[in-house]
Amino acid sequence: MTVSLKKKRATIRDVGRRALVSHQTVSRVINGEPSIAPATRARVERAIAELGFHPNHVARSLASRKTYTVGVVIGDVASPFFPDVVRGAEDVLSPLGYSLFLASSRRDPEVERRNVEHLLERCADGLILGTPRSRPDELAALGRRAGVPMVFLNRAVRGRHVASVWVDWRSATAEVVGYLAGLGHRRIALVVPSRDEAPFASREDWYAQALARRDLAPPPSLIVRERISIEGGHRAGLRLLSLDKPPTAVLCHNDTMAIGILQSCAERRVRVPRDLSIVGWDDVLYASLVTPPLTTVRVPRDELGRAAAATLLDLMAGRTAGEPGPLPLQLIRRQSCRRIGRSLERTRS
Amino acid sequence: MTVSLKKKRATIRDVGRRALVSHQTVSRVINGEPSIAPATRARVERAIAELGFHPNHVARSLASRKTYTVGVVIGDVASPFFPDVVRGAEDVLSPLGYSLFLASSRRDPEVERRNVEHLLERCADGLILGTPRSRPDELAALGRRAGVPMVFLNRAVRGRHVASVWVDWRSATAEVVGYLAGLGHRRIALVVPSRDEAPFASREDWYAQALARRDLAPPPSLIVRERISIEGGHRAGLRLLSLDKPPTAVLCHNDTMAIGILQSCAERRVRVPRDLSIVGWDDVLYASLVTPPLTTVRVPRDELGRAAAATLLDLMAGRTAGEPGPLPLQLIRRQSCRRIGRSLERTRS
DNA sequence: TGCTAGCTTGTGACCGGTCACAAGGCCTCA
DNA sequence: TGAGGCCTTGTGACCGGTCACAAGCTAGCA
Repeated sequence: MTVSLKKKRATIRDVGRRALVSHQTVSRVINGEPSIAPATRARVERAIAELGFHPNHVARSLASRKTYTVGVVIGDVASPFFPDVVRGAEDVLSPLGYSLFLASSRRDPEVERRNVEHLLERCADGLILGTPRSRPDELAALGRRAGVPMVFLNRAVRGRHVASVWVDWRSATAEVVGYLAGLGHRRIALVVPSRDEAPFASREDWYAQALARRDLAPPPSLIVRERISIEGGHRAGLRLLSLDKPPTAVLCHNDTMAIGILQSCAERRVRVPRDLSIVGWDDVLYASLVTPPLTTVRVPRDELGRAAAATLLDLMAGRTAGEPGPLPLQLIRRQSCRRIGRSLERTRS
Repeated sequence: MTVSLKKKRATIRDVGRRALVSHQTVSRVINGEPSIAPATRARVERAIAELGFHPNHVARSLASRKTYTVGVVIGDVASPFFPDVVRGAEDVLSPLGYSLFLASSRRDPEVERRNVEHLLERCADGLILGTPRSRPDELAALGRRAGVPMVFLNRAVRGRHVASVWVDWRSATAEVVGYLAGLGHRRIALVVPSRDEAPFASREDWYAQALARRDLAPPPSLIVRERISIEGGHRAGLRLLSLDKPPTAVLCHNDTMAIGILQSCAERRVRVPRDLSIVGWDDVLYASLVTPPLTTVRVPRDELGRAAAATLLDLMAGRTAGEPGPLPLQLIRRQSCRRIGRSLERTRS
């Protein structure tokens, strides 16, 4: 059984008729324009209440060419990372009347591109793009053609109507390496996403630079690429632990992978942090919940979302965005790292 | 410096002019209507490509009175629960061309209501409401007035154009109680949200019923109300552990609170599961990551989102929704529960 | 008294699609 | 030869707001 259910709602003309004014006057009242006689305003407001009138946002958008909508494209709604970013963005945007269109790309560049086009067709006023897999400049071109500004998360792009918001990956990487070196570690491994998952990551460079500065240039075997997942981390861990000279410390792309490594250690009876120090990245909720609690780098995700929103707001207002500097990260020392022990030091020979 | 950036995009009339056809023919082509001469279609498609034309979704929405938009109101985007539900819903909806408007209510009934009204003004075709704090029938009334169907998550509402999707809380509660009783537990506590956070919860009744069926009617002191958070769980745990006759098992509203209890146990040197068995709820990611891994009840969140979306689709199509039965839950036995020990049994006297 | 200014309100086009309907061309069949 | 039908295309109103501009009214001032 199908039932038609679209009732027609009252329009400004209906309200106008009832209040004996023109539709334009009604429009003025709902937009809070000052130049309305108090008596008129009262009449209109009564009519609005009586009819249960609510302005039609779609019509308004069409006429005013402004939708008060921001599109957000992220890899996965249900990751432990993005929702916080979205929340931050929403905190800034929603009090200003903006709504968020959410699209997740399942980490697929093709889907990502379609999502962007889709959001553009829907006339989003601006887009926030969470670390896309596609080439950022390609997406930026789409936005530019449509005249819609975009803000990228942790991606290098520039140009008119495009900006990006950064997290200070470089300094934090240096800090972590310094921290581990200070604990006596010499063989510090790096676990990063496989190329197709993070085609533009420069984390590796910074890691290499930081190590080079201390004459700790890493053998290639200490850099492992894996999928971004617990299982990926697990595989990476097994690989590292099977090395002739296993590392004494690992720096992970993120906490999720770090937890995979933790699991591989448990399997192989490698004690953390006694036999292996592990540093995660992001400081997601569960980083502090596992055993041992993960030493990690806190990424201010809410803040990242807020910064992205603020930057986008600038761009949308036609201001050339004062791109904020990279957001500072913070090394959170918990219990997955430790000064290197004698026995381990020996194997370094 | 402000730069105007709104370029005007090509419209169907522009395309029509270029292809020497009327705008209506262009409209037919972009909608894939069959009754178009191949030659005409080709001409139009070429014009579309040359002009880089993309249809304006807003205009289309206004004219067709259909926005292909579903509003989703949830308590918190960044909770470990809702994002999975959203993903499930998106999986169903997005291939059909729907976009999701996301609004989080910060668990505030007032915000919730405003969000709903806002989404209604934006002419969402339907709404999915994540376990609202406000009275569901009040929200339902808003939807009904606007002629927009709604699906509630885990809330009892009914009526035309309103449905809800359930998770089989009752059976699962009975199962958990049975499981714990089977392990010899007699003093089984319940930790639930404070009234203002979950004003309609009937979990408590089912718990009481399940216990009553086994002559294990709980003393009131074993039912603790607290905020839904790790800290809330922590407080609840401390309170339970300070009792003259502390429980030997606890059933928690969700994993988050269970983890708080776990922490309170660590503080008080109460060993889990030896001294206290704990059952969580939801089976969020970190439930399996803590020590000991939490025995919990798996709530199929993706599935819940998909079911909500499917039901909403029915409603939007004007079909009276075949409300799916409650989704089955699954008790996941990990390591936070254990057969009651002698010493504990004795204190039961 | 007449002119200008300011305040308030109204008129009709417009945003970019869809919808209902009409109409031209061609074929079939009586 | 003409009526009817199918296929294809065009016309103009319409969705419900906003925008630019005009116009009525009252007050102020020379």
